[in-house]
Amino acid sequence: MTTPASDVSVASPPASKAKAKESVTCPMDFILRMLMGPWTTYILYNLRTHGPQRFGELKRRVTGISAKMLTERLRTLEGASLVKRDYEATIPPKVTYSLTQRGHELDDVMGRLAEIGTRWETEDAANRAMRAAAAELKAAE
Amino acid sequence: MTTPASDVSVASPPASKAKAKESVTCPMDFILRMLMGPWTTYILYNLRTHGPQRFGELKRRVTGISAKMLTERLRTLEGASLVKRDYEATIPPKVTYSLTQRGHELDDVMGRLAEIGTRWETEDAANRAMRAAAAELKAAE
DNA sequence: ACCAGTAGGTACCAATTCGTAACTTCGGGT
DNA sequence: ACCCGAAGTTACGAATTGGTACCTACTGGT
Repeated sequence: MTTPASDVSVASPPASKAKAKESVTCPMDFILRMLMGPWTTYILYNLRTHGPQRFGELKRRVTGISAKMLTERLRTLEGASLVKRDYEATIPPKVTYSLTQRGHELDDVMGRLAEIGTRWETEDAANRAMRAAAAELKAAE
Repeated sequence: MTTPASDVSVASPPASKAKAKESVTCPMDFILRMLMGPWTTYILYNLRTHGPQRFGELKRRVTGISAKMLTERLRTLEGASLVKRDYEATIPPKVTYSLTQRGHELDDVMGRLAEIGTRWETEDAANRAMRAAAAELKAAE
């Protein structure tokens, strides 16, 4: 902990903001800073479920991402050793991205998050249905 | 899945960007959109480890956050039912924030992420030390 | 001859974000 | 009398972000 009187620090304050002068050093800081990036989890999830893929393939799957973003995200993930980049200098160059072993260590957490997310979603849907029904009863009285 | 030809979707593309027109509906989408917010995990972690706290207390602990950000983040977390806000209209008003049951469901994942983060950190440190030693050997030859 | 696709890099531009500063209300300390 | 703190809200402004368009080099299809 570099800042005084702070014993918690999980994500990062400026969150990829260039400043982050005294970047509080906490276990979750780095990892969340990584997963937090826009599109990041899409990409990781995709690489996990569809296996190693080429740039264009990935771009087609992660609907809506721009080449710039995808490149930038992949470079970041590569720098974090979560993704491996294989470059083949064939004439139309062929670049394949895959999860590294470290990248696969997140499978577990990702799955768990997905499970929680799904549960909440169904719970919320049930609650909404409940409230809608209640409102209808009230309106019909 | 609202967008065609997309079977993956985890975080959100514009990531809290107001657009998000066709917000791809995926289990992790909502949850990560939440945790991804700047400071968010700091706050959750803090509320978990230090229990219910008042606004000022929280602000003092989450070093560097501005009142505006803290307010905004807490409102968002409240909206997501992860945090409960207790307002007492005493003369200096007293507002206490605490994790809801739903908020506590993340404890597990947070702990796991922290564990992975810590492991990676030590691994990286070990690797750096290794490389430094190797470089020194080479320089001394 | 011309366009598409591969895997990007670069410049520009709009929008969003986040911090700072000022304001609120009320009571208590000096 | 004056300022501070509680817990914000609001306005303003500066910086970052991320999309679009255009560029690369090379080849295969029509």
